Amino acid sequence: MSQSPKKSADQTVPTSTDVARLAGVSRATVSYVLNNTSAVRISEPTRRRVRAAAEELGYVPHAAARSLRAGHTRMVLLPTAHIPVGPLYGTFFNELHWALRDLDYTVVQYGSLGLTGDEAARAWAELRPVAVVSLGEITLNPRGVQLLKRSGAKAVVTLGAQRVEGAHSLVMDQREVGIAAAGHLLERGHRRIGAVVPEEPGLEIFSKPRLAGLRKAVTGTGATVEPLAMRYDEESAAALAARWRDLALDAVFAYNDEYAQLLMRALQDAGVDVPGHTAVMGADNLLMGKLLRPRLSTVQLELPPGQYLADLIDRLVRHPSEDVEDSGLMGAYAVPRESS
Amino acid sequence: MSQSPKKSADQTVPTSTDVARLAGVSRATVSYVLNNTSAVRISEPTRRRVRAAAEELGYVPHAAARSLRAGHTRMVLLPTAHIPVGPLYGTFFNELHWALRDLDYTVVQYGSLGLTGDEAARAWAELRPVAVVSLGEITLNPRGVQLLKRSGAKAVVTLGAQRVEGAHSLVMDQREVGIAAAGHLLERGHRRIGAVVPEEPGLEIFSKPRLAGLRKAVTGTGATVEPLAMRYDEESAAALAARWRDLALDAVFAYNDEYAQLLMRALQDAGVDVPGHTAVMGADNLLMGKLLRPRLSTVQLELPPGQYLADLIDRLVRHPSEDVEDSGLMGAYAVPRESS
DNA sequence: TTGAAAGCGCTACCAT
DNA sequence: ATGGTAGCGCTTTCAA
Repeated sequence: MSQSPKKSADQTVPTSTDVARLAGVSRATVSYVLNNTSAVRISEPTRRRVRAAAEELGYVPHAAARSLRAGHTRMVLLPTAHIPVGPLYGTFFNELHWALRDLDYTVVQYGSLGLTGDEAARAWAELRPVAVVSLGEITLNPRGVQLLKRSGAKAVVTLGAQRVEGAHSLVMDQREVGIAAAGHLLERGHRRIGAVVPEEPGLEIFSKPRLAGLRKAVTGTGATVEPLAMRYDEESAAALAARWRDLALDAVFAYNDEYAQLLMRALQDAGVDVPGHTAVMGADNLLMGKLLRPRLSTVQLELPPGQYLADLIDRLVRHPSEDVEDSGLMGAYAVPRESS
Repeated sequence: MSQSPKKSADQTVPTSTDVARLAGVSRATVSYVLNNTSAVRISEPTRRRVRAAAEELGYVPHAAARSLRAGHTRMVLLPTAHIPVGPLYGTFFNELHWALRDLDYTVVQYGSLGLTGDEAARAWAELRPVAVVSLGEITLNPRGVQLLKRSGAKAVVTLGAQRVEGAHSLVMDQREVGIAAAGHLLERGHRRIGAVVPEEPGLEIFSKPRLAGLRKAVTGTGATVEPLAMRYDEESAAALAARWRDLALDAVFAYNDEYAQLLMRALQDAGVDVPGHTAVMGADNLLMGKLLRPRLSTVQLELPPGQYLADLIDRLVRHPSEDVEDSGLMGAYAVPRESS
């Protein structure tokens, strides 16, 4: 063990009372000094004494006590169930973090693995966040939104496939991905389109709307869409590739670039020519796609800048009654390369 | 705007006092009922009345008030600066989450983007977490550890390359990765080994020790290690590949599988035979590596099970004085495939 | 310029 | 079986 137990005798956490005592002032003065309260003038020597005392004791204010007194927090809660993967969401997340921090909010990610919508909403409400940004992994229902608002959340924003009653919903409709993919494949003359649907749990919220978009774009064109269950492993891909000729497809939208790479390799190993026999299309436009041979056609997604969302949240927090328009915010367009 | 402003007239958050009033009991009784306090017997009819009142008001207890009263929290803080990428860390994270939740801890990820070690430690301490698990992205120094412990953190655990004084350090020495890679490459007879060092910020904490491990393993063998700066984009990889013959290397450890894929493609496009002219080795054993041609040799990392860490934290929380051995916990071994 | 004190919401001790 | 109440740490009004 690397800790030396010699100093840890004073196991008591220093409070502003301790600082006040050491500095020889009242708790009020301590609060004034450490918060730079401008409405009150404190002499410079006193300020120094207080700061020195705080420093010496290693005083850190108690956030819970502070927000209890204040009646509200500056916490923006970002519930996460699955860690979002990929540079797209990563970048968006980071941008949002920075922007919110600039606006003086405390950003907290709260793991909500395996909670139902109601349990999750309750757990979040206990923390009394001033805003909640749900990325659509968790099913936040109208009742949950109501609960959060009643618990003091000024802004409840959902980013996801569907609008949620009561919340401010930024609709990032993953169907756009399917629509963009279908548009491209149809344009290239493909008619029997397969659609990979990952079997891994947690991906339905992406895969289902992507498939739905594909179907929607295809209606009335005479083309067909065939869902193809597949896991993200070689065996599953090989099994799918083995029955490829029976499927009689001339194109496949592989859910995303990673599944596309996996399937394309399996198809090639099974002697299926890409794109001669079957076109393959991914999504997310990972760098990887350009490195494959043939180069992978994909769908590029565009998320709103994190700054935009941060500003929206800030506006909602300050003027909760304000009418802010919901809007469809995710763009998706095909990036044709060699595989289709 | 999708919210109807009709019901939001009562903007007041219900407290246990409101529940008590509605149920016609005291706040104490409300507390007893809602917390199932076993030390006190409450009649069944009363319980029902209280629960009904809580339900009707949409009462949610105030976590801050509760922990203020209790004098401690059950919060485990996981600071995050960069979102950890890759399935390895993702799985580890999820496991840890589940295990801690099972032990009745509240897991909170706290974004600490761009904070210095001292600022970060202070910000964390304000939340009075009972435990802090730093994944080594942030430089937590001994002073910070001290601050956290003084603020009531029973367990401060760091997972990273180096031990931190005062904290319980699980050393996950990334040098092992370099050592494993070098071992394999030397065994195959390579002598002039390149080492890709990503130029992207935030990766130094991995890349530096990996390089150091490579160097360490090579000392005394007569082989040499040549650092090669590279960004994760095609231009940078192509530029590196263009001067490949001048470098006169017979092997390269490419930091990880993704950089390896990128570089290998660039080398092939530049007419460099892999592995004939130059062996390429990645790390992290992504599925992708098996799909490349030649199949990518890599280094497999092994992290401790999340359950292990959760149990460790729980033990430290309950018996802070307990002597728990620090231990090197990351395993790394070469997975030879065709590219080397 | 500084201090005394109320009170945020909650739980747990002590009465009744 | 239930209620009264002190007090966790903090900020802020009001008084001095």
